[in-house]
This record gives sequence, C-alpha cells and structure tokens, in this order.
Amino acid sequence: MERYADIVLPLAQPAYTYAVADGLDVEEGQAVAVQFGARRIYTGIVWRIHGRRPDFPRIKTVSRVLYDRPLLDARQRALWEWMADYYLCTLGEVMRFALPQTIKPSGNSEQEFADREYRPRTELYAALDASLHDEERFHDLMERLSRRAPRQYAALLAIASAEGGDRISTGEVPRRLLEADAATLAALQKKGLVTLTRRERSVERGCVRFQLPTLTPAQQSCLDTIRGHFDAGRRTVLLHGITGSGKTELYIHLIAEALVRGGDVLLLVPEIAITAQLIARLERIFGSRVTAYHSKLTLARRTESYLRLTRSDGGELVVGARSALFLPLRHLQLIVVDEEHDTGYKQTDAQPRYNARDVAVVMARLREARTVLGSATPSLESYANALGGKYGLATLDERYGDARPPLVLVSDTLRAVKRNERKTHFNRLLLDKLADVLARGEQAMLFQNRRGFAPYVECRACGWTARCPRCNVTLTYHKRDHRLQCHYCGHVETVPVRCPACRAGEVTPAGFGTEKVEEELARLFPAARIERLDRDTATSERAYRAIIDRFESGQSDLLVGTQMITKGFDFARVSLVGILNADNLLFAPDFRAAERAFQLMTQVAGRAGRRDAAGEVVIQTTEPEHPVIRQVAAGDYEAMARTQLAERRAFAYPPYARLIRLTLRQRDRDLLYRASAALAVALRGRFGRRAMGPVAPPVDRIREEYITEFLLKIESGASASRAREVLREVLRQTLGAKEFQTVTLSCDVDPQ
DNA sequence: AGCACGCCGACT
DNA sequence: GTCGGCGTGCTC
Repeated sequence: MERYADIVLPLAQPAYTYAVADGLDVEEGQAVAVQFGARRIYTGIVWRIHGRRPDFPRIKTVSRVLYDRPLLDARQRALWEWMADYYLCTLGEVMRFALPQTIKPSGNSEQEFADREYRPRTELYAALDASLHDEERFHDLMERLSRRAPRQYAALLAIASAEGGDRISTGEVPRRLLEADAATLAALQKKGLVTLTRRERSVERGCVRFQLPTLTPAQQSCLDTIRGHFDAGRRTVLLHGITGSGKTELYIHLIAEALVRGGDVLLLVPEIAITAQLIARLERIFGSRVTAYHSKLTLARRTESYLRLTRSDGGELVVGARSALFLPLRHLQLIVVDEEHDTGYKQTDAQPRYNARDVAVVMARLREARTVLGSATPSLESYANALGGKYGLATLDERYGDARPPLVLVSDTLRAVKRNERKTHFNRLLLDKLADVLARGEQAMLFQNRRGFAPYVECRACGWTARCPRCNVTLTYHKRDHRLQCHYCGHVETVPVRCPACRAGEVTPAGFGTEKVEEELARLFPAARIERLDRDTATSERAYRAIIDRFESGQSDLLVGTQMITKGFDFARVSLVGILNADNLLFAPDFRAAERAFQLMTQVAGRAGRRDAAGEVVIQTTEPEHPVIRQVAAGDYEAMARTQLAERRAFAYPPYARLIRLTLRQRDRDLLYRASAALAVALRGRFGRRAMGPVAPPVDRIREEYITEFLLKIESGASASRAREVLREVLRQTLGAKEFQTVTLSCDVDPQ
C-alpha cells in the first residue's frame, strides 16, 4: 500500500503531506529531511502516517530519515497539539521553539543542509588488546617499553590503571583521561597493543548518595502537607512560602524522592535565575544527574542534551528556563515551577505565546506526573485555583533561621511636597535614612521600575495620575493626539491643564527612570559610590555579574535598579531598600497592576532582610492608604489576594475570565481600519460585549505598520475550547477575505 | 519563512 | 530599451 506522511515543518503553516518512499523505515515522531518549494530543504516532523492519497498536483517524497529514533513520543506530540489548539498557532510554530535550533537544520540545497546537520561530538577511546590481559606478558612488555619507549610505556600504564588501580584494565578508557598524545596511541595501535575506537561521548552517570539538607520542623510539616495532597490524588500543589522560608530545600527533598523512584524531574526557573550558583548547588547534591538547559548554553550543547535524553532511562534532573518543557523526559514524575508568578514564563514576543507554568500543569496532567508551583507571592490565578480546591495548597510562613521580616515605612509624597520636604524624587524620610546608612558604612538598594520616558501623565507637584472611570486602570497618554485613552475599554479624555488633585501642579507626560535617579543621588550624596543595574547597564551576563559582585563585596554603597535587583541575591550588608515611586506600579495601565505591585514591592523589600537585624524599607507614594501599600507593609498576601480577587470577579478579569488578545497589523492605515471594523462587526455578532475593540495601542505604529487590538473575554463557565473554535471561524471568514489577506493577525491567549 | 513571479523607476 | 525595486502568492 502507498504510504503518505503528514509532516510538520517549522513554519506558520499546517502540516504538508508527502509520499513515503517504498521501503523507507520511518515512524511517527521522527525527524525527516524534505524538500519544500523549488530547492529549500527543511527538517520536518512526521506527524501521521496514513494511506490516503491527497489531491495535490505534485506530491513530493520523503526519502531521508534523520536520527535513529523519534525526537517526539506520542505524549510529546499530544502536548504540541494541545499547545497549538490552546494558543491558536500552528504545530510548526510550536516546533520552532520546542526543538533546539541545530537539531532541525534547513538549507537551500542538499549540500547546505548536510553541512548544517548535527554531528555528535566524538571521543577517542583506548583499550588494551586482549593479549595483554595475561599478567605475565603485560609485565614483560612493560619492562621492555620502559627503557625503549617511555611514552608508550606511560600510555599503557595509564590505560591499565585507569580502571581498577594497578590491575590490568579490560574496559575502554576515554582519551581525555589519558595524558598520551595521538601519535603515541597510534603507534601502540599499530603494534596491536591497543585498540582505538572513536565514538559518541557517553556521559557517565555515577551513583551518588544524595546529601539532602536537613529541614526545620516548619519545612518538614510543609513537605508532609505537599505529600499529603499528592497522596490524596491532587496533581498540582501550590507552595506559598514567604521570602527566606527555604522553598529550595523542599524542592530538593521532592526531587530526590522522584529520582530515587527512577523518575525524571523538571525544575523550571525564570531565565534570569539560572545562575552558576544554583546549578552548582544542585550538582553538589545530585551530581551528574543534573542537566542545565537554557539560552546561555551553546546550540550544540542543547541539541546534545535533547538527543541524550531521548535514550535516557530515567533519573534525570533538568534545570531550565521555559523551553526546557519540551525536552523528551520519558519518565517524568515531577515538575517544579519556581517563582511561578514570574512573567518571564510567558513568551510574549513570538508565537506560540505560551506560559510555561500553565503548560507545565497541563503536561503533568497528560503525563500523570505532579507539579509543584512555588512562590512567595503566588499569581492570583494559581492562588484562586488553590482556594477553589483545584490545586493543593501548602504554606510555609516561617523564616529560616533568625531572619526577621523587614520593617516597612510608608512615606507620603503629597505631604512631603506640602511641607517642602521633597528634593527632586526623594522625600526627607528616605534621604535621612540613606544618610544614616552611608554614615554606618552599610548599603542600600533603590528601586525604580522604569528606564526611559513615561507613557502616562503625572502632576509635577504631587504625582497624581489620570485613571479610567470605567476600568480599574491608569489612562495611557497618547503622544500623537495628546489625549488619554483606556487600554482596555477604549475610553478617551483630554489631558487636564491643571492637576485635579492638588490644584497646583501642571499635568505633563512625565516620569523618571533609573538613570535620572542615579544622577540625583550622585548630587545629593557626592561621597557615595553608586551603581546602576538595569537593562542599559547589564548589557551582558558579565556586565551584570560585575555590578552584582562589586555591590556584594562592598565596592559600591548604593545600587539603583529596575526589577533586576529583586532576583535571588542575598546581600548581607543591605539595611535599607527604597521604592521611589510606588504609584507607577499601583496605577500601571493593566488589570494586574495591583497584584504586580504587591509582588514586586514584596520581592524588593525581601532584599532588606538581614540575618542579624531587621532591615528597613521605605515606600514613597502619594497614596499611603492604598490597600496594596498597607498589605505590603503588613506582609499580608492573603489580604491582597482577597481584595484583588474580589475586583477581578467584579470586572470579569482572570482568573474569573480568560482573555485573548488579537493584534492586527498593516502598513496601509485605511485598510487596517477597514479590516478592524469588519472584524469588530463579526466578533460582536458572535461574542457580543465580550469582544472589545478595536483599540489603538499606545504605540500604534511599529516598523511602518499600524496596529489595532481586540480583547476577548471568555467568562469561566463558558467553554474556552468552543470559544476558540468560534474565534478561529470568525477570523477565517473575515480576515480570510481577499481584501484583508495582507493584514497580519497575531493572537495572544492569556496575555500578561 | 523563503523564493519566484510580476509590474513600475533609474541606468548602460 | 534593460536591471532591479519589493508587493503578492505559493510551497505537499
């Protein structure tokens, strides 16, 4: 019977059907090289093999299979399919991000393709010839060689002793463990004394005895709670552990349990948190079972890890960023998502716009594995799932050791202005505290969540910002027509001439970034050594490391930065943390603003926690009574969650509804607007008021393309898969029209 | 994503 | 009169 294969190519296209050459040994999930178009050769994934002849005029043939086993098993394929369906993209787009680049070469000719194919690193292995296993003969030989050929003598001795001390070796010894040069080994081979084999390097997986950290009673009981949830059949557990409570120790115990049972474990961490220190710590405990997988590794390394894992038989610990989700862990038992609230888990710049935390939960369900989501400040989505009983909840609210929570002071910026106690962006309280810190020879960190200009309007005197009357968001300043617009409902108003709050100040599109703060600090404290940490100064891993190292070793006194300063470092001498303007966190044009503000301020505040004395945190704001400020000061996550969840429910935002954002782009503005109008009509016909838009985003022209956005709200209870189905249909019907074929559409499911 | 086909400006 | 710009449509 004729065989055909539906093949997924790394394109935003559905699968293409090729004929399978007679007698070609190929199975689903395997990678193949196929010609596409006139001369291009792509790596494709065989998705399905069947006997139905497609009615295309020209059917090309798959003739070459890559690798000796499938890159994807059935469960991985099921996950890709789930992703393509859920995130409204093609399997090809999943393929582009799920497989490391060099595992799927492409080229403009057979030759070019072949040149780009992955070749495993090989290594020379040396073994003594069987004739030398006779001890007497070996000693005779060695005696002769020791005088006449000292290098050959040394090489043989090294091979013989590499395994089993002074006994005569029977196994192969990798060249890198020998000090012998190639010529010496070649000479020995020629004499028939040694056999040399070149082959793929094998990773030795020595047995290690895991040295697990001892747990405090609080940690132990939390671990028991997690186990209890799993035993009761819960797939997912949210571990809510405050800063410094030692969540990592719990992870280590859970990881060890899974590894001991022969299972694989995936530890997901935000990209920036994958440091040499974390890897080193895990390697100290789990030895060679640890595989790091993230963007800083070379392409060859990532491919090597991927291929190695396809033939592993369990007991693997992969530590990686979001793309590690796609590794072929065939015995997956546990996924740990650390800092599960971190926005870095969401891919925002390209399709598929997936959230690795959510995909992890789904994958664990498909694979009958378990997931632990850990955070000091869980996302409201996860927390609501825990409250609703969908996830188990384990809480760890005791700090490790004697560490005390920081003392949070709220400084009222409006009052400071009235009393003439504000210099540029600093209130008196913060200035005094900074002066004290410097006088005591301690360190301080200053947090400002902005680098450049500010896309909103602010009163120059009191810091008031304009907000939408219908949505709980800040209005976005539109430079083009000097008006204020709500990013969510489309509401528009003019910029007030005078500040409605203090009646004194002038309202201008303003704001300030870290650079300005650094400059002002230098003027206010000329003797202090100041450093700045943001995307502008931390241009590379090394530059980043250098700034951190100088601060850690006391070569700088003040560190100004964006959220980069919040990530996982423990600076022993930091006794003060200043948050310069909490308002732009609280009133960001985003329904998650309050949640984010709480998370960010709590994380920053956590940097001030020292081992011996409690650190201090100063929050500057014009709204000292804002519930989120009070909740941060009290360290009361539950209160924040309660109020925010109530608001989300009232406004039908996640987790009480799902959002899908549609973005249309086109160079011709009129054409774009016509397409947007047509889509608006069609969407409202099917979704009614749940479809909002079109809205012009704050930046409504990028790279000569105009942009409009729609937001679709699907309330919980409604079938999300049905909604996606209807949406796909609407999109196909409206944007599929000839007139609009050149309008580019992108979908973002669960946008950040 | 790439690449060929095709219709309008600046050049030997 | 051609070379080449990139808009448009197609690739199993």
